[in-house]
Parts: sequence; C-alpha cells; structure tokens
Amino acid sequence: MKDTEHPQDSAAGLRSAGLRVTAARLAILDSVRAGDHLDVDAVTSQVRDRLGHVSFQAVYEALHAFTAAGLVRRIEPAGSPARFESRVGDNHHHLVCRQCGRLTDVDCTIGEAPCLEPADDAGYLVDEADVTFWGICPDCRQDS
Amino acid sequence: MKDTEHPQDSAAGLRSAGLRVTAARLAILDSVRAGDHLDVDAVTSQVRDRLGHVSFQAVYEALHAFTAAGLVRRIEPAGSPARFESRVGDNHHHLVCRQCGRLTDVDCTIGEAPCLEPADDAGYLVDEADVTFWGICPDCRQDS
DNA sequence: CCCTTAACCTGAATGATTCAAGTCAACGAG
DNA sequence: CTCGTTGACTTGAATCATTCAGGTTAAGGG
Repeated sequence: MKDTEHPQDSAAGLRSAGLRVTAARLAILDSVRAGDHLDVDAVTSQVRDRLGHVSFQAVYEALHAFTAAGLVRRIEPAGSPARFESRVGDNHHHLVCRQCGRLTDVDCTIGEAPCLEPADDAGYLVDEADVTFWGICPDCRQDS
Repeated sequence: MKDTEHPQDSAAGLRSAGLRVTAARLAILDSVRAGDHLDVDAVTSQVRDRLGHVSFQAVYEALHAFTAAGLVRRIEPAGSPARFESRVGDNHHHLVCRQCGRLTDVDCTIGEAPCLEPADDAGYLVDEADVTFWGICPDCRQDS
C-alpha cells in the first residue's frame, strides 16, 4: 500500500469526512485518486467499468460532497468542464494545454505565501489563489 | 476626452483591428469600456438601452471578435458566465467575491515576469498566466 | 455606385450542470 | 440484531450559457 499517494484508504477517508461508505462513492473517490484530472464524464465511465452502473447525478453529488469535505479539489479552466484531482491541501497550480486540454500540476511558483497575497487586496478577505498557466504541452509542441 | 482610459475612441479601435464600424459594435465596445467586468447579459441590456435592439448572437460574435483582436479581455471565473473588460495588454489579475460575484482588478503581484513563469514548466510553452484570488469583498464582509 | 463579405438576424441545438421527487440502504440508537 | 432516520441513489425533466445553421442586411473598398 503506497501511503505516499494516499495517506488513508478511501473508506477511511469517507468515514472521517462524515460521509457514508458506499460502493459507488468508493469507486468515485478511487477513480479521482487514480486518474489524472478527470472530468465528470471520465469518472462516471470509470465507475461504470467497475460497478456496472451509476447515475450521473450520483457522481455529481458525490464529487460535490467530496469537494466540500476537502477530499478532492475541483478545477475548472476557462472553457472546460469541471475536472477533479485528489491532491489537496497544498497550494499547487496548473498548466493547461490550449491544444489538447491536458492538465499538469505545478508547484507554487514562489514558495507559499506570495500566492495567497495579491499586491493590493482591495479590502477583500482572500482565502484562495487560483493560478493557471496556459500554453502548449510537450506532445502538442512536437505535432506541429 | 480622457485618453488615460481609452487611448483611442471606439470607432478607431474597431477600424484599426480590421473590424467594421457599426452602431451595434460601437455600443458593445463602449459598454464593456464603461462597465465593470460585465457579462454578456449585462452588455446586451446596455446596448439595448442605447440602440433599442441587438440579438444575443450579435453580442456574442462581437465580443468574440473583440477578444480575438485584443480589444477586450474575456475572463471566466469558475462557476460564472464569461465576463469582459477593456483593460488589456497589462498583466493584471482579479479578485472575485465568493458571495456577490463582484470582480476587482489587481495589479500583478510581483512585477511582470514571475507571473509568466511557473516553477517547473513541465515542457509546456507557456504564454499566459491566469491568476484569480477568491475571497469576500468589503461590502459583503460588512453584511455579516 | 456596386460588389464582396462582415455583421446581423431568427430559430434551433448542444452540453454541462442542477432541480424534483420518490426509493433504497448505511449505520447509529435501542 | 432490528428499526428508523436520513444520506445516497435513481429516473426524468429543466436551466443556463453558449454555439450552430441558414438566410438577410449593410459597411466600405474598388
């Protein structure tokens, strides 16, 4: 069991978040953990491969609950459907390929604090900084 | 004429971008310039106040053309419809209020360059960094 | 002044997400 | 171990932003 990837198994994760442990939710959480920034469609088909059936609504509801509980993080690059990742709690950002839509994690640019502090907060109570780098991924650069 | 706000009038802006000067497009561009991060709906009603009528499609097409031409910038915070601003060409970012959706400009945190360079570009050819700060705006902080 | 084609129109379609309302089953109390 | 509560799931329909299609109008270069 690689606890470097997931500090606790999915069932324990659900339980400690106050959520019920069901086959569907286990499969949904596992899919997000195993997958690479999957969207709702992709999660749904993964779960269907494993269990035979789930409704889209179950997946939407579960992902919403997981996001609220801090088990997964929802990312939504402009013009793309929402995608989910299990790497949470660290202040990391994303590279998005304009061509193929691929999404890659990037560590925070300059340590930790600067990413949470705008030059002038204009009186806002800021709690999150969302950074997206847009460009062309290595694969798409070759195919040109 | 305050040329600090708009280096050239809207008609000239359209012309120099290779676009035709029509009443509708002038009104659309003026609305974006006068407004504060308006969405398509808001732009449309502004234009209707001024001209009596425009179709949504005309507004969508125009805003798309303006964006491509670099006359306006399209911003799309997660969970919100697209919004448009006329402040372009500088590397500025945004504060978004989680409660009322208000959007406020922020200058680039650390000068210019760092915002375009992720810690590790993972082989991507990065051309833009999109930074959004999430929080509660001054007005909403008071109403609590 | 005329022609090309960008701009505009009406109307319909798409895709992601959410709402509604009823059924089922996880799991804590007894 | 059984029961009841209520969270989870299901089907089916609705909503919202945006785009597509196909036809008409008019800006502005020749």
